[in-house]
Amino acid sequence: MPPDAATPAVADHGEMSRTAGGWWPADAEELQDLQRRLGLLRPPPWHPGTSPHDLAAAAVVHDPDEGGRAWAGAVLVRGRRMLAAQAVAGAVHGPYLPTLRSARDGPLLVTALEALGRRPDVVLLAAAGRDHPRHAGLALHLGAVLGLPSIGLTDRPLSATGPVPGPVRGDTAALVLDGVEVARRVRTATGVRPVVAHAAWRTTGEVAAALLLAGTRGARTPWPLREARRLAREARGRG
DNA sequence: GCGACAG
DNA sequence: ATCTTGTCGC
Repeated sequence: MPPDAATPAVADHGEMSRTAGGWWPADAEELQDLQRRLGLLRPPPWHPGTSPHDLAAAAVVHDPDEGGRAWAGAVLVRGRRMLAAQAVAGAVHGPYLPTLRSARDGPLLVTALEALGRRPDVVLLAAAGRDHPRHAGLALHLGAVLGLPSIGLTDRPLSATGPVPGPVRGDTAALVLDGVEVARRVRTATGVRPVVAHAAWRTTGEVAAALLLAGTRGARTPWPLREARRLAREARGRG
């Protein structure tokens, strides 16, 4: 990605300053503090324009039998077109800890996204955004560090609560945390279990839901994310 | 008893 | 995440 990827745009949107652990502190206390500060930022909202936007999706898979190795796949798409695809291998440090996933997967996801060579308009990750105890899940964290609008997708909410949407593709229902909408349950296909579209860096639940539906025709989850995950698994298979 | 805070 | 088992649709 561009040179400024190393100088996160977070700094432009508040009193953010990097901690001793950088943007991906390994120390839990330090990461929690960073999450609290990220969660308070209110960067200008981004909306996909009428012109076609480039979306990047990235996913990471881990070594089945521990080992600390991991692989990440990333794709850059515009509409139904695939513009770029990359897979990278790397080492992962700590174990997975609920609410602290960014410490483990953030750096490798950034590496994969930067390998695409071009900056997208928005980033999609299988992760939570503002639906997080400290309002800064991995999707928001990564978007802030990269200075790119981001959205997240998960099977279920992390901390937010709300009703189930109607049964038809396109039906949505707000998920609220601390009185504000942080995500939306979205029926991406008629008759299937809804997914959760997460507002993250510079995005709303509405935008997250719209982008998710746009990348989802027939399947329950958006094809760019499935493709990114496939690339990561493929790379793992090669060693 | 297990999980109930993403993967 | 990954694995297993169960269900559903083509």
